[in-house]
Amino acid sequence: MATDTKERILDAAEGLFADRGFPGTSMRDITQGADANIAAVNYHFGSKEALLLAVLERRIEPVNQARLARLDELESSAGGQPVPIEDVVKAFLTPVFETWQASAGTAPKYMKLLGRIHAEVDQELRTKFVQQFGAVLERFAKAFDRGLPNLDAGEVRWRVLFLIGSMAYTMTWGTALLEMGGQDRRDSDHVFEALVQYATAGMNAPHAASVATTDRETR
Amino acid sequence: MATDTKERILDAAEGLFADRGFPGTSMRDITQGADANIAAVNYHFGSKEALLLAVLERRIEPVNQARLARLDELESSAGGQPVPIEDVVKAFLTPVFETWQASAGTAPKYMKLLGRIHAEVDQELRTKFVQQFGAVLERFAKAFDRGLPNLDAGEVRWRVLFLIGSMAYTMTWGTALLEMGGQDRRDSDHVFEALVQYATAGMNAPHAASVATTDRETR
DNA sequence: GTATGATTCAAACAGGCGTTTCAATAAAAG
DNA sequence: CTTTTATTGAAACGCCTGTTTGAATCATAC
Repeated sequence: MATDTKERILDAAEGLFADRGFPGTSMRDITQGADANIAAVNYHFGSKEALLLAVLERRIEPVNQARLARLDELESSAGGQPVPIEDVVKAFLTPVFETWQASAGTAPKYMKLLGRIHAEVDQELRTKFVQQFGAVLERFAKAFDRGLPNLDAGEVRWRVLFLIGSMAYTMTWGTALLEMGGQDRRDSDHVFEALVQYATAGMNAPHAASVATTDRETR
Repeated sequence: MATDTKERILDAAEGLFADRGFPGTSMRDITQGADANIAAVNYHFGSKEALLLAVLERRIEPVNQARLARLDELESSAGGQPVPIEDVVKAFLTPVFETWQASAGTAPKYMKLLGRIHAEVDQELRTKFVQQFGAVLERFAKAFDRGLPNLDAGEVRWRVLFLIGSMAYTMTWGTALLEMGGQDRRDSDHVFEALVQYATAGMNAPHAASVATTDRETR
């Protein structure tokens, strides 16, 4: 029951940060939601900002390591050959969706939060997040590079940006769309397949430069 | 010089909301950045929240109307035939990127803000935003439906979600990536082409159901 | 000119913020 | 049991929040 308070605070903060954002959530909201005293956050974590980092680290690290592990396995079993684009896309997306589905309770909240972090958070805080994420990004960008020899590195990195955008946006709003459950919303397994399909096709798209500049003077 | 204050407040608020988010920006930040008195916002707009709505409406409305106008033109000149997917994608994305490029000064800030709005903002405020946006979404979803007869409506709407995600994420972080200007970042024209290329391929991807469920038991 | 309305200004409002303090309690160690 | 350490509790800290007030200033109309 002792350090249990820490966990309760992390859970409450995760949900509240996801719903209202970081500046929009107060310490009193958090401690009240966790059945803890107002001073508990500063005692256990040091500050509100340190609490956010703790909330993120609890979940991000496993996801990123699972991503890298999957990519490692793909590359070693490919034996020097480029890994198929769809497999790289899946290696990147699967760990996130597994987390989404794993726990029916708090995980969706975390997904919303993760999506939020991509768009919110002030610069220096985001920098810490990017540093952790940056290494993963580079590994995947290089794997895409190898499988897309027609594209230069800059183009590939923009496409990775688009992929992350689709993923983050789906995390943030896909939960809401699934919950309002229109008859054709499908389950999260279907969303995963749809996103993989979409992103793989996008990654494999022909080079823009060969199509561009001619039909754009309409601007 | 009179209502000039209103414009200065809108400009300052646009930039600050984009950089720090809505709850993260204070009235004193805004009025100080606009060389106005603290009471000016409440005098001219009524409240902080009403100011945010005014900031959004100033820009969103023209963009959405440009989108619909382009789609109208495409559909009427297609004479009953489905509009090509790439053209629909361009009709959706072009107005946004034109705004991005139009004014070198404040427009990028607005792009960041627009991206932010997609991820941030509490529920009831976002509802107002979605109501304006919802009609545009439905028009475009139907245009995609006609051009993608192999896909059912649910699948298409998920893909539209992915498209919006890429766009919003690019708005939020593309500016920063372009500004840090690595040698292979290219200009915003190139980003537009790359995104069109990526999204068109994603939209045209084969139906997920035909590929799925067999190679997913790895979960 | 005076009078009327719109705008700006400095100051204060009540209330919420993150954090700190220090005594009270619980848990663990000797 | 006594002593030490970890955790909780209630209260207060100073600061910042969005908003309101009422007088001062400006522009315009008569």
